Amino acid sequence: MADTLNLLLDAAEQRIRAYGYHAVSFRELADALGIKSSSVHYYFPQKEDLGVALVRRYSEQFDRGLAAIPDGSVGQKLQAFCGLYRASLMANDTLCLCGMLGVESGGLPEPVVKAVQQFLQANVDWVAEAMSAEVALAERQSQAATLVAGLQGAMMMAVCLKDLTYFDQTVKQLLKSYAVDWPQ
Amino acid sequence: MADTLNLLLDAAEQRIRAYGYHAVSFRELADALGIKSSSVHYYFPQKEDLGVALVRRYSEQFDRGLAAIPDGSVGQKLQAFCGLYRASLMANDTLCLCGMLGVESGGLPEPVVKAVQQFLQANVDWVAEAMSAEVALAERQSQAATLVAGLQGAMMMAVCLKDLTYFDQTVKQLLKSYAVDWPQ
DNA sequence: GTCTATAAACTGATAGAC
DNA sequence: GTCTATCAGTTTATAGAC
Repeated sequence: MADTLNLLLDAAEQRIRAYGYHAVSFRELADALGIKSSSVHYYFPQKEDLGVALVRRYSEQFDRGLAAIPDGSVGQKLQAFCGLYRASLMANDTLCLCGMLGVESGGLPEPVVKAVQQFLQANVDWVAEAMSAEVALAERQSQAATLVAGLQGAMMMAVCLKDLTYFDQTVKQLLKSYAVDWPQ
Repeated sequence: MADTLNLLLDAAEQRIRAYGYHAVSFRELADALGIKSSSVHYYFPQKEDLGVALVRRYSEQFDRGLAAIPDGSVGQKLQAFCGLYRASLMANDTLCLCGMLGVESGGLPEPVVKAVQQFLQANVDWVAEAMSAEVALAERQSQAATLVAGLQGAMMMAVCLKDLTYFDQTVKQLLKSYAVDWPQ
């Protein structure tokens, strides 16, 4: 029997990724689980506690995905990286949690913003690290930021225009210079 | 003396681009103008009317920017296109209105979503049109979608990470294959 | 056009019983 | 851990006076 805390995180993640942070309420999460909103406050005293827990769990899951990527060529590693984004999008037709919260960051509690920034920066760093050491560090970071930004933007386009093929088309373009095919 | 309607649109656009649709209320807009929220309802009976008016005005302003781009090489035109995004970002350190609303589209009224989709699609179409006719249409559209997605994602990264240089770095990478320099 | 006044619903949050 | 009950504040929205 799954515990309430994880069911709560699941319901919150799904809804926030679809509608945004401010469009999701404690009452609605409680209703989804058949409990009362005061019980949600038992797990997350403040809404920002829920937000931080959500980003942390999401980041840890993403980290496990990154850790599972086998060694290989630069192209193969970036291909696998994009595959993690793809799986996240296709699982429920919603954005990256941190893409949504990143966009809304101007109106979010500081602890949530900090956690989102860490996720994005860690993404850029991982990609820059995966790139060939023959390229200068600054250029690698610039290319890494472009890949992450492209993936986030592609998710937005695919979801908003309700055509998931936008995502694959964009990834194919983004990976063009790394000598790998897409779809995988 | 500027009319109330435009001051209202200005206040709403600035706040929605910074905080998101659901984080901005009629009362707060009224306060910003020193009027009452019922007066805001005089101009926009429902919130979705405000949303639609906002996206329309934003799209028209963007269209005027596109129309002002002089004829030139593919690279020069795409450079100018990216310049429009850059100007929008730098004017007040906020996202594209339609990037914000595109991300939140799952929780927005249908008429607002439709208007946002039109903006994004028009962007992709303009870029695809600006590209060399020597490239096949499908490939041009794919490259155009990648440029728009990259710009939108770059704005998110720049705003969330509070480092606007992310934007210029990404644009530089995106324009690399079009034989133009960035910054302009 | 802007106001006062108000409605009904919803928000995040708390106190305290079981 | 979940509940009932409640709070104060907010939301979108309307009716009607000026």
